[in-house]
Amino acid sequence: MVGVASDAGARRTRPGRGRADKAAAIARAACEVFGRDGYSRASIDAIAAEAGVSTRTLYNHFPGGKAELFRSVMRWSAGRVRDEQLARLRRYLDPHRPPRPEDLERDLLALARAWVALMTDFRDHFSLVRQIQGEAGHVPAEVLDAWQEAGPRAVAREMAEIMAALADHGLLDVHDDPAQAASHFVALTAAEIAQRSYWGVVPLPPEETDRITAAGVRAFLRAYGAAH
Amino acid sequence: MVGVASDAGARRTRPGRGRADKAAAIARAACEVFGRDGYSRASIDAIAAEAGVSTRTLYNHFPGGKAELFRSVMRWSAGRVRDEQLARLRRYLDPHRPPRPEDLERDLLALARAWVALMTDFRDHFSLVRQIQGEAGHVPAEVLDAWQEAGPRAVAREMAEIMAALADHGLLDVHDDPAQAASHFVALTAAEIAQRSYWGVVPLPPEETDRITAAGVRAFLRAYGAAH
DNA sequence: GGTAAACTACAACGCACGTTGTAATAACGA
DNA sequence: TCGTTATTACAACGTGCGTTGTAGTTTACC
Repeated sequence: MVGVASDAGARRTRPGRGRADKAAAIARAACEVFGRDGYSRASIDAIAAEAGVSTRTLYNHFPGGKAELFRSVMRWSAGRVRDEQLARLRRYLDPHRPPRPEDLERDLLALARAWVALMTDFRDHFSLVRQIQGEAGHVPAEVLDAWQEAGPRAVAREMAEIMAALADHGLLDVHDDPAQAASHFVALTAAEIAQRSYWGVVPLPPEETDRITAAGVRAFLRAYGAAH
Repeated sequence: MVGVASDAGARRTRPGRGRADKAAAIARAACEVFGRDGYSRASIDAIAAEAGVSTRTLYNHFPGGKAELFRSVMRWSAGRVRDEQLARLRRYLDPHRPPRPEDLERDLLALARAWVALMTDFRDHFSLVRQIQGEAGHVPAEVLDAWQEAGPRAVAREMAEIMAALADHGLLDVHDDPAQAASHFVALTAAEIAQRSYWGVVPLPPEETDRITAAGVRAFLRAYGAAH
């Protein structure tokens, strides 16, 4: 169970010559290796090899060593995915242009599908999230809080605003708690998939994710659809 | 392979003299240390010290070493908590004696509260679950599947049966999918708490968990309450 | 009290890994 | 072309840890 199968010659394309290129390559590689193996099992050598740099260069770019590298990668990955999450949110549910009532379910379903697709599109990130949850007791509380604030909470706030907007337009009844409605939307559409697929590591059959997502959206609309 | 006696005779001071006592003490200690530190960071010395035995005794009881110990503890802890989960399920929603309609929300709320209380009552187990999710890529697939089958899936099946029974008695409308209804019940009442509290590691204020749980039950009843 | 099993302390081996220093080499700007 | 900087290969150190062997001690039981 302990074996790490990634062979060492796995340097893909050479990072460019600039400093920034190396730093980005290291961050991407660290995200992948930390996500796959976890903090303790991930070795600096494996990360450097995956990034195509020497271990010495890695230490030159991240003088704090392994611990600081992990924290940097947490911030880097959280920001990247948060931006993409916010983009998808606004693409499918623009708070300034609410859908027609007969299109609400269609748009919510599209959003839910785009949401669960994130787990495969950013597999490395969500693997890292999984590892962060296991590592929570060993990460300083303020680092953990900063990560939540820069990632999950920012997304939750935006989604709550959209729920409130939909309620203002009479499309939903959020029962005076748009944040709770947003949380329930994510729980109904993504929680089961995340749990059963280990956050995208063991992908479910597409028809299964479609079924679960659609059932989640229908349940959400029964719970939060506007009374008529 | 050495099994772990499933008796619950927990000696609180020192492990007793019998073989079974030692094995149980080691399993309990391993559950705690693996859950706190994760597989890689957890050391055999720390587990042995926590159990109050020598490392040599640990290896005598678990000849497979660290990897086999982890797998044994997965099975042991999953079975223990599954039994408690099933007990609470039946205590609050006996499928043979459905509640009166006016008591349904009260009973569902009591069940939901008992459900989230599991996370603090069995903190070590759920910490271990968190670590298993991070370790999923390094645990043989059949071990992972056996664990799911002995724990989460067994509970999900039982809850689905209860949902079906409530539907048969006209208390719920499960929309032809009692398993999905059960999954949604858990998602609505426990998912947000599990995520925000890191599976019980960083406990939320009690009033916050109460609020979330109650809102989840109300949303569930709006989505799955019998039409009237 | 005696015997067998269980248990403990202790040492030792080997390996993997984080980290640092150093000297040589390649890239880039003036 | 020269000098500066980034990068590399390589060695080395220390440490922590999984695992095993051994010899002595305790416990259980007849």
